Amino acid sequence: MASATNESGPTNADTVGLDVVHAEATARLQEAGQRYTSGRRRLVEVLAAAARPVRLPDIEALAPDLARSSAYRNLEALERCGVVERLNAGGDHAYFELAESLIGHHHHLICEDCSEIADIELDSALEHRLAGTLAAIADVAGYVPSHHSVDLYGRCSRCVAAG
Amino acid sequence: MASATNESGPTNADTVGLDVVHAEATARLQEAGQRYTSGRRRLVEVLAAAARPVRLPDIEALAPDLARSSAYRNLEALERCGVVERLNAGGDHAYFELAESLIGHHHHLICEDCSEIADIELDSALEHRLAGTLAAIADVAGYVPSHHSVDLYGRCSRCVAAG
DNA sequence: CTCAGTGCAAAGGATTTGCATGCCG
DNA sequence: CGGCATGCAAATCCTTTGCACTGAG
Repeated sequence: MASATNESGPTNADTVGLDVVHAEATARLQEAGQRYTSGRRRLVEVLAAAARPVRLPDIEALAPDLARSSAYRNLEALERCGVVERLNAGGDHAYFELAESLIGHHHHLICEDCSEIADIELDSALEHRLAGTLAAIADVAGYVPSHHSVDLYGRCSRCVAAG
Repeated sequence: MASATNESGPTNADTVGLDVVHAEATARLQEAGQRYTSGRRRLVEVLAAAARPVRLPDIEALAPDLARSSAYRNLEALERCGVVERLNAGGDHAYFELAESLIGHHHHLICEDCSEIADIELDSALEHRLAGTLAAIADVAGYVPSHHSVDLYGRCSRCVAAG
């Protein structure tokens, strides 16, 4: 299943403290011969504080001093090191959030109107069964599975109210 | 749940014949005051023949006579009429396939290397349970749910073999 | 005749890249 | 010092749009 490399990993977004995230980021970057600079640290802090996937404009709003190109480059570096994950929810912008190995396996609830994304969790029995079924499907198809996503689309209460 | 408007719908991609798809397309377009032109028909035929999501370059390769801008415009028109669906798998290009109301509810198996996408189905018991759980989650979050997706990522046998 | 559809060329816009400079180790 | 990191500006490239023309009813 998805957590095979994450046996002792967290199970929800609040399980791991920011200090642990910083430590992990430092270690994983160093392993790749890269530095955990203030810009990258800032990026991680923004993602941790948001507690939900954010787009580049959101990041710029929260940290106006970060140059756009550096933000993209650093997000990519953090992604390669397994600290950040990129989501494609289907708007103009990509979404970024801390990797599941840091904040735990989860899925997403997406508003089709305003594009806001919230993290959700399936009960572990269902998640387990889903993982098993998907593993079997991958096997039959000759795939080496890496991970899965479940996205729930709808309209949030605010957008419903707005008509 | 997701199939609420699709009670008598097909359950897999081969259930519905091309003629039925054309009839549906004609009807849904006409309802919107639009014509089912040869270009649009061609597009639908390409999507039906592919039996998997395709990108615009794929479409151009299969139907070189279709102008790119017209292809995009027609895919959008067909999407608005519920004949085509657009996927965001996270590559450079968007993917298009016939709508679930025509080819049945399904999910996707995505190769992280070559970006090819295949359609997959969950057994109905699991799908039903998933739908129920997601409906409950949406309810708690105050969302009006519209649909869900399950994507399985991995590496296809060809890419694994290629190293 | 009217109005939707088409194709070409140009615009739009998120993301990436080239390059010179700054800075940590 | 050496190499990674940064920021600005310019380039890329998917997708959308403007506009004049064609075609079906």
